[in-house]
Amino acid sequence: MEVAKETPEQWQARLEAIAPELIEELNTKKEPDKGLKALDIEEGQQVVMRFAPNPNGPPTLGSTRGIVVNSEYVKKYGGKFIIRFDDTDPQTKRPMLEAYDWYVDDCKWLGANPDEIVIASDRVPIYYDYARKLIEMGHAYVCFCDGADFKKFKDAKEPCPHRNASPEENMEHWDKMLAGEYEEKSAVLRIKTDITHKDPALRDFGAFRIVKTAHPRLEVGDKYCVWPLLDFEGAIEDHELGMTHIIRGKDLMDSEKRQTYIYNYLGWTYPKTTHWGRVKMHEFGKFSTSGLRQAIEAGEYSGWDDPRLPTIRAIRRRGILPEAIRKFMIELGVGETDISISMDSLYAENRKLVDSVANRYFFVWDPVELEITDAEPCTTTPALHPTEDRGCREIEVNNKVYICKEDADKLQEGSKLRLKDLYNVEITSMEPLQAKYLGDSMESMKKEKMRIVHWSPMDGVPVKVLSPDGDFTGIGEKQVATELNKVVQFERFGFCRIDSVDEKIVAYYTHK
RNA sequence: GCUCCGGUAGUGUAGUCCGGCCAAUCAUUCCGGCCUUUCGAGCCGAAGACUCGGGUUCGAAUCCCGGCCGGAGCACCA
Repeated sequence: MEVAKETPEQWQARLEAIAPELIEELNTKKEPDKGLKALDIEEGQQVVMRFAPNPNGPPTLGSTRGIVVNSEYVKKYGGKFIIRFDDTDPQTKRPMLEAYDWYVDDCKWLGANPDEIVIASDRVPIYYDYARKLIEMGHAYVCFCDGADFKKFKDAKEPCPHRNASPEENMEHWDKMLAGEYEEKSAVLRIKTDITHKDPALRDFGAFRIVKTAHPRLEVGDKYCVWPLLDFEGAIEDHELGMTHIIRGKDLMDSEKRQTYIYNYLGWTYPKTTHWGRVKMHEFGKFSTSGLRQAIEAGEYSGWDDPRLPTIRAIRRRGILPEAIRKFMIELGVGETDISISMDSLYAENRKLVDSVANRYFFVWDPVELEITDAEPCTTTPALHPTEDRGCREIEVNNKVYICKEDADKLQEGSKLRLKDLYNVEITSMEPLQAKYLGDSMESMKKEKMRIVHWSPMDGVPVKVLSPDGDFTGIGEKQVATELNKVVQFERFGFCRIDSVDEKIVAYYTHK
């Protein structure tokens, strides 16, 4: 009671008297957690985690969160990382055949080598077995209600007329379903939960429906006309595959509650779950897979790796390194807050990695000729990198160079400027653009505060840069051709990945 | 309508479980300065936040209640 009136200092003195061992705890500073939070792991437990996409479109930057975080935990604790294709909808979210390989390939690229690859459409008989079991136990029933009718019952917390059918009747109906005797939408298998549950989302949910469209995978084709829905398929698989932990979007929080009914019926233990919120990228609007496919087919985009798209294929092609994405995603962590992030942060991460390895070159966009009327032919040897000792490139210059139009536009007769790594000039004529040689003294350049511009020799090669903000065409040093598949920096422009080298060089813009 | 999450600087993030080390961490962004023959990097400096209102408490970012805002679920999509 007296304690209340004392100052913290007095408490400390008292504490020292009664419990000196606690003083140390008082004085130790809490260490801020770095990286991913610890997983709730049981003693000696091997973690098994998965990334479970529907391959109905290409993996995107959004997918990388699931890939990186799940695989990172597996790396951290030792265990198994599984990629599972939840491709049980041949119709509405019809899988895209190429995407299966893309996902696996992009996982590997991201350093998330899957220990196991599981395709749900290969395992339908397993789901059927469990469906039977649940029907026998009286936990599932075939419902013939129209969707709207069922909703009415459900909203009223009332069982639909089919809910009380006997297991035997249900089994009969189920067999007919499997035999294809019912039309699409005329019957579904439901799992009984609690029809009076206060949360309408948890009342009797659908587990299987009838789809008479063939599956795009040739191995599967039209083998099945009854397909499981996510809550069922996922529930069974997570158990079958021995999942210990699940991390996924919080939109699937109710899923867990629904699936828990199945787990309880079958006497299983649900994996530990963590959720994250929605992620939006500032730079990218909404891309629907179907919309994108149309736009690509219509030629609006060059393909799934068009630099304007947020697909992993595009990002890779642009020269973003997997380590940058990993760091970025791990830094994000797994909060339940919906977030909206900017590519700038990813670019900053990538820049740190790429800056020291990228060689520097000149690339002049919108080139205009500049003649230096009295220049002697010469050779200049600018360093390939400003700080790393990686040698030089050699450029021969006669009496003409290209400079960017936007630099030329700022000039007028009498302007003095420095051609970077070459020499100083003074403009003598604007049309045609001509200059006279002014020596190569750095001192006078500094004293007169000349602008420094980059340039390109007359024997340069045509370069086209594809960027999210449009294309740039111009001339670059011919040595750029030796950098195929590497990221270079075009000075005063930005980092680019050299994508192809023919008569013309094509580069993908990475970032500033 | 019913139900469930969430809300810390421009953007992310730590801290919230278990109230006092928090006049709140780190990164990025932005703005200055230095350095540099580009840009970036680097170095120095600056700006910038606990959604609001009540309550509990000696003490609240942290616990409780309510409002506001945002997201999600209630699909024969995943």
